Amino acid sequence: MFKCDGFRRRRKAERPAEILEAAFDAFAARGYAATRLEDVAARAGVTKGTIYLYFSTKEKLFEEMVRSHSAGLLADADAILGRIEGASANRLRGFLRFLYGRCVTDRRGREILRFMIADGKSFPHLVAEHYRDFVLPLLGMVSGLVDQGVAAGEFRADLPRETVRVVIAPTLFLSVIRLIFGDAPPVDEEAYVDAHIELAMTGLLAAPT
Amino acid sequence: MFKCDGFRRRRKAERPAEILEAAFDAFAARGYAATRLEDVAARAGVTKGTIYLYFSTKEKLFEEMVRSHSAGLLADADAILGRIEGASANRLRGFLRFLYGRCVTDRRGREILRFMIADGKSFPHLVAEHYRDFVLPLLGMVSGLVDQGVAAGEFRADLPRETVRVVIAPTLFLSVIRLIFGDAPPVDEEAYVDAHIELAMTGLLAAPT
Amino acid sequence: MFKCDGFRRRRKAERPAEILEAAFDAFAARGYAATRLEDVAARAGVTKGTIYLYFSTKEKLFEEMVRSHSAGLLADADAILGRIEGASANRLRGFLRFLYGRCVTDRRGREILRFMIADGKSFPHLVAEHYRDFVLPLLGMVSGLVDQGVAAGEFRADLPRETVRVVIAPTLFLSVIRLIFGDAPPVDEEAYVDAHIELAMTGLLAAPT
Amino acid sequence: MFKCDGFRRRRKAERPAEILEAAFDAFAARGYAATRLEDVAARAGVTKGTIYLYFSTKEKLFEEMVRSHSAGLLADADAILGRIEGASANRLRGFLRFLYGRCVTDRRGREILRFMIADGKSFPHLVAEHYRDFVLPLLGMVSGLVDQGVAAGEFRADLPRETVRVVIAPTLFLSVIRLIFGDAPPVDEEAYVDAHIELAMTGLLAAPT
DNA sequence: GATGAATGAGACTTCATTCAT
DNA sequence: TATGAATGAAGTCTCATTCAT
Repeated sequence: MFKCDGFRRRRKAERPAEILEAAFDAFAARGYAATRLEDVAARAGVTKGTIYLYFSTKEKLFEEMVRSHSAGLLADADAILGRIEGASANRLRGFLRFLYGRCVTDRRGREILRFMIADGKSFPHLVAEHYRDFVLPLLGMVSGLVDQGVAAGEFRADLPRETVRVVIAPTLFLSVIRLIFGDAPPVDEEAYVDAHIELAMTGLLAAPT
Repeated sequence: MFKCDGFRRRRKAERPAEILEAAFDAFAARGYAATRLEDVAARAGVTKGTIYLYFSTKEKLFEEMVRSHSAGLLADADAILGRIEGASANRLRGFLRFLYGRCVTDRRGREILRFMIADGKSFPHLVAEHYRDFVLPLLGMVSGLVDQGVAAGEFRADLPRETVRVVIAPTLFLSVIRLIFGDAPPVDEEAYVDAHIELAMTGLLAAPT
Repeated sequence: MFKCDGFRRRRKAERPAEILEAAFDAFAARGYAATRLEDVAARAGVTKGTIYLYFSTKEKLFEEMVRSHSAGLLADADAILGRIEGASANRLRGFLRFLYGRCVTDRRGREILRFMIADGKSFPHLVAEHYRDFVLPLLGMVSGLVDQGVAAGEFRADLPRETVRVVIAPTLFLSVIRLIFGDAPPVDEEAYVDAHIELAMTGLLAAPT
Repeated sequence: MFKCDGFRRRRKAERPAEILEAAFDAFAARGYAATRLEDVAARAGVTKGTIYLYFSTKEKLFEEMVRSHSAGLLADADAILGRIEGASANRLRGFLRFLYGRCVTDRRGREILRFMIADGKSFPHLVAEHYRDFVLPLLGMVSGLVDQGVAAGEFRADLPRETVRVVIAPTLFLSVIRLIFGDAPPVDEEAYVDAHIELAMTGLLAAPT
């Protein structure tokens, strides 16, 4: 009920973040419409009223939550890209594995995808944002990698348009599988990732002459 | 308001189907939780009470709707499989195109996927059913095609496990894209399908020796 | 579905009575407000619509039912009165036992009492009727018996006013007990009836001088 | 609409009691099934939603209401018993008058009886509770009084079993009369009570030798 | 006469939002 | 800042009543 001052001050500053975290869990668990603000409040350890001190409506809370959790998704992709060295094939391999970690294994990435699919129609602005700030840049990076490989003669020169999307598509498949089946998916994930990378590479690489 | 002769009899027999159809549209549009039975009723051209003559609860209506719309999904896959002739590569190509038509272009297939992702947690039984009755059989068909190709020496013999899932993954990607972006997806779908099939084939085919 | 003509004709004539009987059971089981016309219909072996052929509303059905079931209650009381012979004390004894049979043991009498208590406020006319057609005549009969006994010197001459009501009160007590506890009441009914008659007689009889 | 200082605090503490009071009035007026929560809310001066802050369902509200109103019924019976002095006959007289006040004149006692009769079937647990916590103890008290009188030689030694129930039965009769006919019962209540006590005493007392 | 599909008002219940403290 | 009591609109579900067949 009453807490020492330092603690309290610290809490105050972190409240919004705590609420957003709780909102993520709550909305991920039941979906936007079925989630009660009271659920969020309980998870955050506050009361309903407190949420309204920081977020004007349930919609805004949801939007802010999605934004805050999307924010980091792309953060270190660039860094990773810089760190992975070697031939294009190798860099692409590394980047795909990074994607699996980011968007599949990491719950955050997955659930954001669920929000887009489940509630995107009610939040078109959010979808547009997500596409602009996350999907497009990501596609750009992979495109860069592939183009580089093509330029270097590593990859086939006659790759059809949209190949890039096809290359990353299997990562999304695994995300969806996890979204649907939870943490016990009916897929051998390691074997799947290996198969994906193997197949993609075989498909991309220029035939050894 | 005014009913002509025979109208009533026809209606009685077709009501459930009409309601299920309306339910599909309504639930697809707003998700399970956000859809009001009144929406469904209005779309079906009946009143709320009428729905309860055929479905005992909103949950049951949803379940029946998903079932009735899943039902046909697999029906002609088998037929198609029998109709496509030629080499394994060709048969697989044909089957993948069939999948695109069935699960991506056709709204039914897509929206079922949305229900699984958005509301599967609330209907675990439905998810299990869908996996058993739709996903597994489908995977089996593709597996058969691939195995046949391998046996015939058309496809590489050293294909990693889970390759089959990787091969069909891109179809699901396009489904998801449509689910999120509607009927104006930021993807050139024809090019995408071509790229997918091209890439998959290159990856699968045994290197010409 | 289709019945031989004679049967059908017979049924038609008896329908209203059958429905009233079903209504009695249904209303007695759950009370007026909680009983659905569908319950009544099911018990009567007809459909809801049929009820409306004979009774214009649920209220009217209830009223008719109460009336029809009250009707017989008093019928043979007079006859009984005429049949019981002997001294006034003996006649009163006999009449009280008759009352126990009529209003307590017989489900009809009991449930009518329940309707009066539970739903009388919604059917004041019914209450008035019941009082006029059943309670008052009954009280009159008992009064007659007691007066006769007093006149004959059998009963005390200084009986207070309202003694008659006190004398029959214990029969109603047993009715209520049955209404509340069903057919396994926490009372030894035979002993109770004996005690009642014994006590009443002791209280009424003139002290032997 | 506008709230003065401290108003709120007081309200919070008293709300449940206020609601229970309103519920008593509402349920007594129309019966459990026919009473709308809105009626209760209006009587309590709150809105429907507020009721659910304190009671999870209509059923629970009803049960709590019956319990809270049964609670006091037995409280001072014991005290009364201690206070009344004199011979057993006198003590019994006093106790019967107390019963009339408590269970007949006092609306609380009466309406609880109505709930038992009208809705007991839907709340069997409540009936059992009421019997255990109210009826049995009360019977015990009267039994004690009578036994005492017998032991003292005041009352007849050969009283039949169940006499006790017969002795208090007429109080219940008056309760029922009031339940059915409201506050203008077709009985001269004072005369009735006198007649009851007179008759009971005459029946119980040992013949003066 | 009998049916039962259909209606629609109204019940219970939930929950986003407000606001006095 | 934080609370949580209170609101009231809205949702699911029920059921008396109607009416075409």
